[in-house]
Amino acid sequence: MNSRLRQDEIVRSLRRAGTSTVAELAIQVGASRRTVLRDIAALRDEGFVIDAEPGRGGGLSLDPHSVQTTARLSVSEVFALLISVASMRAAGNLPFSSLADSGLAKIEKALPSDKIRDLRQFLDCLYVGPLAPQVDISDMGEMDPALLPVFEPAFLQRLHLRFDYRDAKGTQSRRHVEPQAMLILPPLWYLVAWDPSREGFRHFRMDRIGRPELVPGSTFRRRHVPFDDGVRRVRFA
Amino acid sequence: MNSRLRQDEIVRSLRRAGTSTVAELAIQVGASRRTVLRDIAALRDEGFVIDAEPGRGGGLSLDPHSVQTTARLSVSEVFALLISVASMRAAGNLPFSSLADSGLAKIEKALPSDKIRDLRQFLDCLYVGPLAPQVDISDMGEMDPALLPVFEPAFLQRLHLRFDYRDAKGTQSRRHVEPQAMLILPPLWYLVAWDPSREGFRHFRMDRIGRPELVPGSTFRRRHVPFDDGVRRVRFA
DNA sequence: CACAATGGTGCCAGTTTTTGGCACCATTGG
DNA sequence: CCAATGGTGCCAAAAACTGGCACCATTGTG
Repeated sequence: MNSRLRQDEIVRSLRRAGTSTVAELAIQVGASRRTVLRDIAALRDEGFVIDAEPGRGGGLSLDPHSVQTTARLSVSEVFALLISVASMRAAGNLPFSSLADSGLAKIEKALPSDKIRDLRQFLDCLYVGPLAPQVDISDMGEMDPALLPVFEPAFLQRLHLRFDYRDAKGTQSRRHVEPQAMLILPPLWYLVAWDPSREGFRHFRMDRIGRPELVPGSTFRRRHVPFDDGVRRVRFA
Repeated sequence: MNSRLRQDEIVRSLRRAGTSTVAELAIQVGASRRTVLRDIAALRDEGFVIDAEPGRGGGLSLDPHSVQTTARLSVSEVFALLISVASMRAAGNLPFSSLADSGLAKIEKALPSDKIRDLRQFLDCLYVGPLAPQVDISDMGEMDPALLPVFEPAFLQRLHLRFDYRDAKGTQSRRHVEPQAMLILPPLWYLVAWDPSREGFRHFRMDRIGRPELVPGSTFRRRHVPFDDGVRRVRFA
């Protein structure tokens, strides 16, 4: 078995099992304990976050947000991605555009050095004009990329969410809501959520949300989200 | 020397030299003829298109557009890229968005299957509103992704370009120009070029350009491109 | 045609890298 | 103290890679 394939297998096993011991992994991938430990070290080098509890009852566990994926892209595809992200950025300071940038930076770094030079030289000839955002972005704050790991499980497992919110007038409050949808009206993002205490839907600007936390064990049902502001909206596909 | 590094070196050599023999490559990368042949076979397996002319005066040549790159991306980065591309698409039918999609499809395919399910489920909660394009796109044609391989060398080597052009009134003409810049005013792209016969700059909508061809051996100098329409423009970085 | 230059394949021995086993250490819970 | 766990260093065995060689097919040139 190729060492690369074995490492992928280890990642899959850890994701499935949640937590596992080195000895178990060794049996599953058909390699020795020593080799699995070497592979774990290699995966950590590549950015996978693998926690280890020593001692009786311990084991390994993988942070699912550190899972990485490899893909082989043609130069044209890289170029197209660069254009998309740059054009988005021209619309303003968008949430997650810095994350997209870091992804692209990794992709670029993997290109042969002379191809990067070509690409850069080509990009020098490009000028991107602005997209017109639907809203005034003069008071737009930066959205924290760290919100993503909190919001994703909220949507996937339908968990209640608590967070601080600062409204347009600047008043602070602590909210407790059922997240139902995300509405992206570039460059602004809104959390569309049902507020049980107010028995109604509320929109929250993502950049005004602070200190979000999941409320464990508090599932709710999906509701039909009303959009009543007349804006044409594209379902994300 | 690592076999991966050696293969990269071979790709670089082939890109530099245009065409080369196995014996030459062997000397350049400091390996034997046999090993270079093995590496060539490996590169072909990975999707690199390497033509071989047997016989006296023959040699190897690499199709530069088959150059691919692998990058390891975190799931969050993939997510951010998906958002960027989808938001762009919400602005209309953009040139190259299909290329970006195909790149993303590859990336998604490389994700562990359960992670894809998560991601898809999360995306189901997202609604993307439209960006407002600066121009009327009612008569917008599709831009041919195959144009890219022609335009890239035109900019990199500063070669004259010939193409058919259909102007706003529908009149066809064959143009011969010096490409100076690309202006992206989403969702439209313009080629900004110096027209020697008219001694002036002209803007060409990319989706109205047909049958472009390079004029070999016809270099020109870069000119200062005037932008006189008062639109804020972002230099691509 | 003969020949030289080129890509390509099969084989095998030498070299390098990877792997597995072992001993051992640190930590943790019983 | 003991058993179970992650982690490291070392070394020999196993596997993979490499280089040399013989050889084949194709192509252009004398």
